[in-house]
Amino acid sequence: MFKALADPVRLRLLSLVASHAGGEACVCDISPAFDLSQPTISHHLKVLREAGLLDCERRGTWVYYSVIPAALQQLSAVLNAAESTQAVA
Amino acid sequence: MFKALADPVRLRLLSLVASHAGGEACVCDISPAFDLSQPTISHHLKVLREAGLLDCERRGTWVYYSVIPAALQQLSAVLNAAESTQAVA
DNA sequence: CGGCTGATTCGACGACTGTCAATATAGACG
DNA sequence: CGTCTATATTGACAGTCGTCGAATCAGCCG
Repeated sequence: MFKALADPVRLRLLSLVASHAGGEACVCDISPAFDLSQPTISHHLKVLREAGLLDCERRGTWVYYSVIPAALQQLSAVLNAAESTQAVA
Repeated sequence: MFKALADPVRLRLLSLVASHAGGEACVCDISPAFDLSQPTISHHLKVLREAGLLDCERRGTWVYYSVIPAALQQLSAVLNAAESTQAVA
């Protein structure tokens, strides 16, 4: 998961999907925000999906992506664990 | 920062330092936990340090590393922000 | 059915990254 | 000062990753 968030494009992609109205966004909606070819965006979305951070659903011609809240919670939990572990110092 | 955490070795390194007694650990303490050469460990520690996740202090011959809690909090905050943004859905 | 739009997959290429061996630096100690 | 231990830096090399153009797939509509 951290690896999936390692790329700035993917981090922004996740943020865009998360902040999009309805909690979901189709590729054509977020693609224009980047100076990248559409296949590249699709590739990054696939990485995020395979990391378990995004979910996708086909609706007609468009594909809508949405974030998986549990994944974010899991990451946050790991960080908090590391933080509290050494807080005893 | 996410990029620094993207490598499994570095994530484990951070975890080891965080969980070490006193909140700090010297290289010789955590090196044996990996099947990697000493320069490689040193390299990863440098990456974590330059990402602002670790702090280091020389004490005699040894160098002690410790985590920077604020960095972990910052990461956690980003994740929580992304999570709550789309929770309105 | 045939063409059209939106999205994914494939193949290739340059750039970056993790790893190591060899070397260098910092401090302790005789 | 010389040596020894602990750590960092350098240079090189293989493997991975991000990017693109081209081709392919999926569903709509005339």
